[in-house]
Amino acid sequence: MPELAEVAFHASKWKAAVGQRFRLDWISPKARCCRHCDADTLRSALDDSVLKAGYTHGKRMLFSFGDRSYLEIHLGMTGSLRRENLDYERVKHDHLVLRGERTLLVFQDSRQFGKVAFHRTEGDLPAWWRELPPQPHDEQFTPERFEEILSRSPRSVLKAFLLKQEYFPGVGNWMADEILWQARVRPSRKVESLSKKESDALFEKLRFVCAEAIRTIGGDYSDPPETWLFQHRWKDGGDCPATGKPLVRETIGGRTTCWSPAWQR
DNA sequence: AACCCTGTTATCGA
DNA sequence: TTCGATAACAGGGT
Repeated sequence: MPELAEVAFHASKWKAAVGQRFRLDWISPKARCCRHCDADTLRSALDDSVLKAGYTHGKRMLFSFGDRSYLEIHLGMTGSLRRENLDYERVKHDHLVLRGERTLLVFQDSRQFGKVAFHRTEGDLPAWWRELPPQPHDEQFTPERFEEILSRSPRSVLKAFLLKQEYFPGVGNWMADEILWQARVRPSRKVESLSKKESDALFEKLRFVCAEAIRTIGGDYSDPPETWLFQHRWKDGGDCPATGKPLVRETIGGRTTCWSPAWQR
């Protein structure tokens, strides 16, 4: 279930093991999600090196080991990170297991749309990681940057626009719907059709939804407020928490989209 | 059995 | 060039 905040939550599971030494316990040789990660390379690179830190950026995670070793993880649609006791026995869809001094770190992903990749780098962090665009909740994500992004995709449909990771790293299907619903704008609208008032609302709700989701889901996986669309969107025959009227589900921008016709203009 | 899915990428065509 | 639609990936849930 990984978007921005879920990713932060999963990363925190592994971050709790910072300081321990790790070695490779298991990596699935045939799993698609591990095809960018050579087992021998990873094994010799880790070799009881200390987990130094964990980082997240949008839907990506990066864990640094020892001197210059980095493990990049993307959870795809169904990935998860867990800690397990040392006597844990691997189950189906566990594709990566790292053995530490007091815990195991496990990456599981049934659909295998996720990604595990190993990087060895000079300097503090890989250059590509440092050059990632600002996240919506970063300070550098200014109103000016938002305006600039808007002007670059004038004919894009808003739903598809918000899902562009190069602009809004970490925003996924439910967050995009939530942002549009809170800003009271229809998902099928074009970027260029937004009034100043609407684009201001969109910016504000983008920042608010990201920050609040990180606080709740990203913290202890607690639910966002009842007043959000989030709680109602997948229920069959769900009602809009603002108007009490039925929500609609349709495919917009290639993804199932939930919205409230009586609420969004 | 048919159809759905909180993600990404390649390809085709308007 | 930009964007949208579609399929593919691989498995589980309804």
